Amino acid sequence: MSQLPTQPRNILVTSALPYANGSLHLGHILEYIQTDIWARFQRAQGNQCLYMCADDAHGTAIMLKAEQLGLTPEQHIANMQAEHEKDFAGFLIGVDNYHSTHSEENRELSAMIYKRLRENGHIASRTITQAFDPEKELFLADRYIKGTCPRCKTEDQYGDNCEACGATYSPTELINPVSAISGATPVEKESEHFFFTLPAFTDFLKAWTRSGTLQDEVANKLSEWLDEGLQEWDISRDAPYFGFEIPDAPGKYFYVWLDAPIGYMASLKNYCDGKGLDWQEYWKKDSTAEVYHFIGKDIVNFHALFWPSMLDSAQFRTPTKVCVHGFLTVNGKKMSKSRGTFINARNYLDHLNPEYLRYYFAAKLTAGVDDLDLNLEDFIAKVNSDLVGKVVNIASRTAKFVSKSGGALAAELADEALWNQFVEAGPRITEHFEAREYSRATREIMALADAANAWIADKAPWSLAKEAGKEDEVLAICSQGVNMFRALITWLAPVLPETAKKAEEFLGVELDWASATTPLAGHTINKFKPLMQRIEKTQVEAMQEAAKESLAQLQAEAKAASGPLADDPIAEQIQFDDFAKVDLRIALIANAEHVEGAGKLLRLTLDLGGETRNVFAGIKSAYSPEDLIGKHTVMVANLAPRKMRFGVSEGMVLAAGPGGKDLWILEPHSGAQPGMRVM
RNA sequence: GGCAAGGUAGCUCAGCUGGUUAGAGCGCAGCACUCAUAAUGCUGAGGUCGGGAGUUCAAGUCUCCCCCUUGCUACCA
Repeated sequence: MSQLPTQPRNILVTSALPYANGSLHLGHILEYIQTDIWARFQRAQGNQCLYMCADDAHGTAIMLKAEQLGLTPEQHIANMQAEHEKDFAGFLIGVDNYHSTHSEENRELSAMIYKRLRENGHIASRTITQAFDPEKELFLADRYIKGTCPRCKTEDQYGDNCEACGATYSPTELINPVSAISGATPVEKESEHFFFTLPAFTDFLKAWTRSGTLQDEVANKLSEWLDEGLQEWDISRDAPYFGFEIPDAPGKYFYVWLDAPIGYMASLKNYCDGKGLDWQEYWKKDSTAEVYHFIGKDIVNFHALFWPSMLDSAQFRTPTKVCVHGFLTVNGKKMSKSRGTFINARNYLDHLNPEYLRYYFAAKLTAGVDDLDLNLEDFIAKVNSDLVGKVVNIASRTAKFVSKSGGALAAELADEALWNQFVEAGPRITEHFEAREYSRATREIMALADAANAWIADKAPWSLAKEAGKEDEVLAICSQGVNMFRALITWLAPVLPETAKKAEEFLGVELDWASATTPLAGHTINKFKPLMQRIEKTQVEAMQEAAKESLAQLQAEAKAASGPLADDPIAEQIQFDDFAKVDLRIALIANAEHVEGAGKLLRLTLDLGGETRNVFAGIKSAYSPEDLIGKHTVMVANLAPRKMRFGVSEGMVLAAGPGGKDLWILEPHSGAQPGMRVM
């Protein structure tokens, strides 16, 4: 690390693929900013660095969500991807390609890798018993089963552990288990599943996780799994499932986590195919390229156990490093919808400059897995103080004097000792970025900014400017000021790409890492314009307000999601002619009576104003005959008569409700007469 | 419950393999400056380093116990 290769490196970086089921929030953005800074830093070193990402588009959750929205899964994930890409652009995340796991490339690669695993004897199959929703005809993962905790009797507990008492159990032990999707009581059902034989890779993983590919604390965490003994990994799901069907196994689909990491490859393949490049250069067994995955600590096992094992079996190289970060908290609390600390990417972008957050995260990011807190007051103070008050201010307070003397920078440095502080800091800053210790890099940069400001205050060029014959001295001081600013903004360019661009216009030169501490001498700069505005407290408040609103909206949607519409979505669209075929008429309930021997039926005599009909209606549990006699209602008058056990039913009355006592027949407003057509 | 990471000034964080009176930035108080986007500089007040016990000549730094926060716990993605 301290010794940078002389040859340009060939680097592939990825961020974890966001799930195509919801909007991005600031927790996602933390990772993309971390990745993007590193990728931009690498490019600034003259290395080739591709940044790949994609939407993770498969799984039961997406299938159900699409159904809820009345969309096909394909439509739903296309909408989400468009939104995600917009947010990426908003935060200046410079991905080279943004793809989807629901793509042809990924289908091919997943099938290919699966077949290689199978050829190598790393796929096993056996029959397992699983909870099944008989109404939805769907196998239920633990999280889709809820019931009463067998230990503490708390109701409405999901899956296999109780949030109230922490007990763990099998979902089948829940008291009164119901499907969280349909409300039906799950039944046990057998099904054949495919497994990846993870235990075969135990020795490989023990070595791999300790070979410098992971942070120590991450390797420690994984040794927990390794020491306990790995289990085979269930990689198949039964239809209905939104994903890729497993080769030679109709009705079986790859579990989303099998094809998700392959999505990294698929995105690269998609990119390379479009450019006439070979994606295998990065992934083949003897590749000399470097591969870095940036992920959150919650998905370590998928990336550092399952994924390298799959790659190893399928004859691909394994990642150079898996870089794990902690979670984002807001004002010291974890981002939670119920606590109102949840901030969507869009909420932020609607009110604040993305570079503020990029800087704030950079100032706090380390190579460790500690959680990172977005303290909004600290955020305002830090960004305003560091960026506007310190860094940008150096240019702002010295540029004018250079412009006054013609705009050309002095040939000589005013203070070589101070400049040397910058020269010496350069390699340290470079190392810190390379090691993902952005907070250290930022501290170094700000310490230099402090030194620069103190020096300028000490030299007081504005006083000298009032003295005759001191013009050269003033120019020398302020030229060094501009040069110091140039070095600082070059180092901050991976963090602040837009400001760096503006600084290039001001300096009249492209920022270049390698020559950041080679002073520009005699070079003419342009007029200084403000590069960055301070954060106003009102902007942050507006963002918080917006976050609350989108949260309320989300909750309203969730509520709607459990209502009648969600349980029974609106049927397929029809044309007017289709509707017109149904002849609805107002009817007077002339008589209603119990039917001997029938459990649910009432016999209704309906008067259509000249014609009467005999109709059997299954509403006995909700109405007694005397409630109905003399009332008006609506009936389907042209329904084909149906022979029933107790006679012929000549139509049907309209009623709503789930059934049982909860059933309500329709009644027209007063004035409607029997026989009138309902349109 | 088990395992992992963390708990250092009002806030956000540094403190390497244990070693003089525990550091920075912000905030706060006072002073100075007025070139700069009310920016900058100097000075100062603020901490029994989560609690307790132990090892050591010496502990924020090592060991043990306890408390608190967060994460993981394999069919949630």
